[in-house]
Amino acid sequence: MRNHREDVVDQALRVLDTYGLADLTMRRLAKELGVQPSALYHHFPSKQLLLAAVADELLARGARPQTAGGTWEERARACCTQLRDAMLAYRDGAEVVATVHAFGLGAQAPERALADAVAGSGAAPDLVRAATRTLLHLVFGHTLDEQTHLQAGSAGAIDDDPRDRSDLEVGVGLVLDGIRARTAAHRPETPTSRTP
Amino acid sequence: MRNHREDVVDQALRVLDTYGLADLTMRRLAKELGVQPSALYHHFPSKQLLLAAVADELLARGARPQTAGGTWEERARACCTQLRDAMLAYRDGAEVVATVHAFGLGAQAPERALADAVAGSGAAPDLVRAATRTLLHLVFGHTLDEQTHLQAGSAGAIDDDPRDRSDLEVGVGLVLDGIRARTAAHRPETPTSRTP
DNA sequence: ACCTGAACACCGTTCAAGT
DNA sequence: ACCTGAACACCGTTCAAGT
Repeated sequence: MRNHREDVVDQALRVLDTYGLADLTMRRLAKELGVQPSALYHHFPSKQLLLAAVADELLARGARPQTAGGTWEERARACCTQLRDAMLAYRDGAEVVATVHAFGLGAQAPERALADAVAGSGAAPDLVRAATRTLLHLVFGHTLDEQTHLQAGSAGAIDDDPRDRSDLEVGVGLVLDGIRARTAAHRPETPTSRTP
Repeated sequence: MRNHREDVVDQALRVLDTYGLADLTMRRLAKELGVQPSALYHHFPSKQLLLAAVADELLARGARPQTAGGTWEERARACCTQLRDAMLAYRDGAEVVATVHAFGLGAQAPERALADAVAGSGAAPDLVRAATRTLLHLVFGHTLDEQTHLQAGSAGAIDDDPRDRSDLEVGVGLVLDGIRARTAAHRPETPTSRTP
């Protein structure tokens, strides 16, 4: 049974969603593909890089056509919501994306989309960069929390208070307010950027 | 050689800082303690919970005496900086803390300290809670990035732009601005809080 | 190009038994 | 209270060889 790179990623996503990240092992994935574990190394040089491809595919599947209209705040919010929804759509999705991100791999596309939206504020490039990373961390962190508690809740034991989407929305709102306040203070009317 | 719980955590921190999180295994730690791997299960029911104790100890060691003075913003900033510094003080420190946090364990103390500082803004309890989590995610995420790139840089290959502390400071500033803007809009003079 | 078979050097965890 | 010894059921990765 000859597999292509895409088949491997596709099956990995299926294993992830069905059995969770802990069971997404090279050996398990190979078995599910009807192949020897060593065969996977023909497609990916390491599990780490396979996981990066899985994370990218997971995010790509959650991507909806860019809404070009609206204010920059609305577009930034839409990016964050879409990112969150994409991660929540798969079991342990947030953990996979966060892990890959921690390795310094993948997830370039969402960052670019978010950066574009934030750039619409007219803030200076340095502020755009810092704000984009802030929003990204916020979405990752909150969604990780939310998914952990969702899954822990469905598994059984939790006495902690639950996490819901409003926490993320409030957090994003705070950052957007912050950006607006800063850009308003520095250049009240000019829509183009300037480096100090 | 009879060990206590604290000896185990202490040695785990040493192994972590010397060899990294990937080499902090139960077997490796046991060997370093001159003990069989199974002996560790007398002190901790699982590696997960051992790691939680390691994360807590790591953060506790980085804790400096609370600076009571200053504005709430200064205290919040101090909390974030201290948290970052504590994680950066140990190899893979941010990854350990983030991993433990993702399991829904540990790191209660820093969250409380931060929540206290944010509460000083006079914001409503719901906003304080959301803002505290936002700041926490921000510090975790940024420090993870920073440490990954620091260590990748010292290891060799990186063509990416480096992460420095200013990104975190800007991010925290944005959130604090957002809090101030919101509380100012809702109650310009009153220092006490109110639930809607 | 894609895969097999076999091996290497590891994991976390359990459990009866020892002192 | 703290630990040993032995086992169970796994890991990721490499590499010569096959089609």
